[in-house]
Amino acid sequence: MPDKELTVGQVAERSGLPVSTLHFYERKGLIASTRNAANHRLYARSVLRRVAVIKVAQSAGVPLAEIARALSSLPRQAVPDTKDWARISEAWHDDLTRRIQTLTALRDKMALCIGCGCLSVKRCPLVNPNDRLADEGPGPRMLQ
Amino acid sequence: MPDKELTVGQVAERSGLPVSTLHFYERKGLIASTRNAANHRLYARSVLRRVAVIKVAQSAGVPLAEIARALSSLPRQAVPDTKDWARISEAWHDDLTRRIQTLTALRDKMALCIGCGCLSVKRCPLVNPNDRLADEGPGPRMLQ
DNA sequence: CCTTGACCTCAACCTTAGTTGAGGCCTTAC
DNA sequence: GTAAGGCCTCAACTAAGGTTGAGGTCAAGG
Repeated sequence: MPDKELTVGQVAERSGLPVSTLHFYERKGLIASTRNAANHRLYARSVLRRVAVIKVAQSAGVPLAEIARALSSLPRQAVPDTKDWARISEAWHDDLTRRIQTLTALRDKMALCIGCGCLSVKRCPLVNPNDRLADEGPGPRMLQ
Repeated sequence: MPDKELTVGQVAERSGLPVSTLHFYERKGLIASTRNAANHRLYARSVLRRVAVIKVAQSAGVPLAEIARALSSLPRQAVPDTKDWARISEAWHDDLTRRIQTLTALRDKMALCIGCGCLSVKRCPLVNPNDRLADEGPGPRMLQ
């Protein structure tokens, strides 16, 4: 019976998430359920993919609020198709690319700057990226 | 007067951090001060480099507890030298390299898996690297 | 004298991402 | 007929990284 809905325990087992987290995600609007006669949650099987996407996005550092926003753009009734997922994926991919670039630049400058002890010197590219404060006296200026 | 100690307000202005954050860092053991007759904090000028390193490490994703641990390995009395900073920098550099690798792999798989709609709990390498659950439900298959 | 500004402490509050526990309701098994 | 297991709600708690506010001290300026 491939169309059968899943209980919260089954989704927990399948997804590897605790039941408490599924409840939490539901409160946050990331997933949705219907209820049976006993007021127990019932999930469409498609919730498994949704949860998978949530986990992937989270491990990529996307905050739950943004994941919720992206997921809310999916069709509420029909099963989302390739194009729906691709649209979401692209945004996160670009975001991830930017963060990777930032971290890479940071890493390379860190080796240069903390490692050599120059951090806090006027000319340090990490501490004073634009060299714009050079004549405002000694001392470090903040990153960013 | 290059040896003069700094007040918390001066450190705040120089570092761009609010006074409340400097107090917080002191409670967490990341920085230290002496007190004057009026019980006001006095910081050695070297606190500016320390704060700069904290900011850099934080922007690299190092948690405060680990920053505190690393900083506590610095000489308590003397001004830290190049070798002291290099030792700390290397550990964070390696950590950063690992996280960049993880994020890059994630990004590339994400393009493949969410984007094409294949994110299947059963088969997707992102979601289920060990292929340990059977899922007979309908849905797109991996293209690869 | 009195106000202003910079500083002090301590406690409470905030956000994100959950976890834990108390107290209850159904359904199934012995 | 009662115990166990799975589910329910709601409130409180956790951890990190701070922020905010109340109430108080101290030195300088008008």
